[in-house]
Amino acid sequence: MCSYSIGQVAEMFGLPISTLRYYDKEGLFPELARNAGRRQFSDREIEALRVIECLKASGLEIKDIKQFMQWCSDGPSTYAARKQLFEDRRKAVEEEMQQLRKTLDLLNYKCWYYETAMKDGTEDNIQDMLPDKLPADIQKLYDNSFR
Amino acid sequence: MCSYSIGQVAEMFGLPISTLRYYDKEGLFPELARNAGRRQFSDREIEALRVIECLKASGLEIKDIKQFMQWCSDGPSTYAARKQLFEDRRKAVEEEMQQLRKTLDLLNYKCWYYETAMKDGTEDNIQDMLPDKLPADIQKLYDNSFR
DNA sequence: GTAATACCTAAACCTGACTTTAGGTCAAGG
DNA sequence: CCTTGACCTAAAGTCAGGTTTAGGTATTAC
Repeated sequence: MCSYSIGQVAEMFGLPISTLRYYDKEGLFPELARNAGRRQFSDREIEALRVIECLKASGLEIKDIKQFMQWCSDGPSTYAARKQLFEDRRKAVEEEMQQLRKTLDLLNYKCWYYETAMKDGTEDNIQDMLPDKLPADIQKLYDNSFR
Repeated sequence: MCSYSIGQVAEMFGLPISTLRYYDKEGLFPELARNAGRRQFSDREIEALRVIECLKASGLEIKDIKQFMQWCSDGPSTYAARKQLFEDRRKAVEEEMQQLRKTLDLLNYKCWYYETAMKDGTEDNIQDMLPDKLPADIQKLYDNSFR
């Protein structure tokens, strides 16, 4: 079994040491060992950090990640709760990706818009254009960004 | 030309009135009109708000959205800067989506993990399993979440 | 006339997620 | 010995993006 100092872990994950201490203080490593006061990160905490980064990227708050880590310490009786958490996160991320696709459509429309404005030297032509006169693919981008 | 009260706009966008006032205070509506002290939102501000929500969703900060809105008031000389902004945002959103795909892979792996743990009544079987003994599609989810 | 609505401002407050500061321990190297 | 480096704590500070509060105006409904 190998163990890592806080500095090594910070290095591995590209995180400031202060962030790891903050996570620990917030209860994200409920079983973290110490040696003469120094934190000893084990493979358990390395995997925990991977999950922490994933849950954070999914939009979960620290206090809810703490709850999950507590469940992990509580044993098999919490499997169902943990599974539900990941399913909820999956749903949240799928919705976020759907939102980003709409965002991307409007961004692409605006890229086209300013490219055209630069060619024309003015945006007035586009502004005055009826929507159905736009190129079909461009029109689609703009419309998609509404729904 | 139609105009809307702050309450109507809040309704249209599902935003609190306080948020619209905050955006105004932060300079996001540089040409917003007033009537007897009341804000009069025009079609220009409605479209601005759509763009604000898009830029926010792309991860842009309020102060940078303010800069963009200022460019819009500054006329054709800022077309190139505005185009560059949208291209940068497009890149940022594409990277964010790539990140979310990795996040989703780990979430899916964890869903499978706990489903299996619940069937088995323990996670020990999975823990002890060498990675290459996992079902190929599951193994892939886990691996993808690293790269 | 007065009460309810819808609006207004400035300023204080809040939240989450960190980061910084100030002061201390401990082991190794010169 | 003493200094350097890596670690430690508690507490205060920071920052974005709002929200809430307190007090005021103007229009409409009864």
